[in-house]
Amino acid sequence: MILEKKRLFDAYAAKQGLRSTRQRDVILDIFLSTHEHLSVEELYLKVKASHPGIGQATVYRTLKLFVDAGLAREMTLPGGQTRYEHQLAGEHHDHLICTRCNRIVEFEDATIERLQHEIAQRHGFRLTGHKMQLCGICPACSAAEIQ
Amino acid sequence: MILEKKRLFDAYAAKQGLRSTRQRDVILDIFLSTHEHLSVEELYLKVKASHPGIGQATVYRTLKLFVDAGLAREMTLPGGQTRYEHQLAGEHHDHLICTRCNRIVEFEDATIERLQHEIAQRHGFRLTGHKMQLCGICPACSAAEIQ
DNA sequence: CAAACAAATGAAAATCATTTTCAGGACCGC
DNA sequence: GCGGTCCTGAAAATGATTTTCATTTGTTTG
Ligand SMILES: [Zn+2]
Ligand SMILES: [Zn+2]
Ligand SMILES: [Zn+2]
Ligand SMILES: [Zn+2]
Repeated sequence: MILEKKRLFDAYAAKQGLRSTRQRDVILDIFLSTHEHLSVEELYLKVKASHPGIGQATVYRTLKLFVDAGLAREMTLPGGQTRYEHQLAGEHHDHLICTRCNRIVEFEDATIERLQHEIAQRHGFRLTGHKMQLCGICPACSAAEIQ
Repeated sequence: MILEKKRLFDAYAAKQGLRSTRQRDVILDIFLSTHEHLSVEELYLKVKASHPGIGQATVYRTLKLFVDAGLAREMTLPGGQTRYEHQLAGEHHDHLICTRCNRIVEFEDATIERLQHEIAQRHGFRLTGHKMQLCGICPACSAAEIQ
């Protein structure tokens, strides 16, 4: 899984004629070691902890490479926050987001995906992607509310 | 329709103890006279054209009031652009967006809406809203592509 | 292995959308 | 009309991201 993504990035780098650098290796390793939906700042802090020399511009630049390489996905939360998560070709999920505590839960629904394609088709659109975020209050926050 | 929204804003203003100002009247009139999904900048330019004195901070502040009053809805396009559109309680639609020419087409799908609620329920979330944007290439752009 | 060139990096500056600040102006109840 | 607020516009501040540019680092070549 992790190896697969490293290979994916190597393949992309080769195809694009990118150089192999210590910084990209480090950022990729740390990104792949996480399991969350990370903000650039969060990833930058993790990187800086073990490699203080790496600047945040490099983290920004490198995350965009990961997206282009197909191993990461960029998502914009309600409120405008940008976050990055792992992604593999063929895999797909959408998000339930708690507007109180910002917890993110992933889900998949084949029926919705199919309906989305039908809608696009009905309007003559060739669908290339979609964003779906369900916003609400998570069980924990609901419970805390009642006390 | 337009009157209804004006009344909605008046009611909201009364409830919140907001004052009635020339600027808010102007911005509301111009906002209601449009039928697009407007950026703040676009609305500001329209406003400035007939009322050069009105500043953009006021446009920003006033659009947020419209959202709170329930007559406008804020949407974030892929790429991070924020836009505002008309909204009435009970009405709801989602968007098909052409990633080539930025055309926006609205649609409604009751089945998807129902499934979204079921998904939320299954995860214990109390759903308060959602964003769904289908991204693709519109018929016009597809046609232009082939030539 | 070195030289040579280009790409990548880090720090700082620039950008861009949005928010805040604040001094003056405009509502509204009296 | 008066006075206390709320509202406004201009400008400054903010925050996230991008760009710039001098320097460092890969890579290729001889
Ligand atoms: Zn929560
Ligand atoms: Zn996810
Ligand atoms: Zn198009
Ligand atoms: Zn719309």
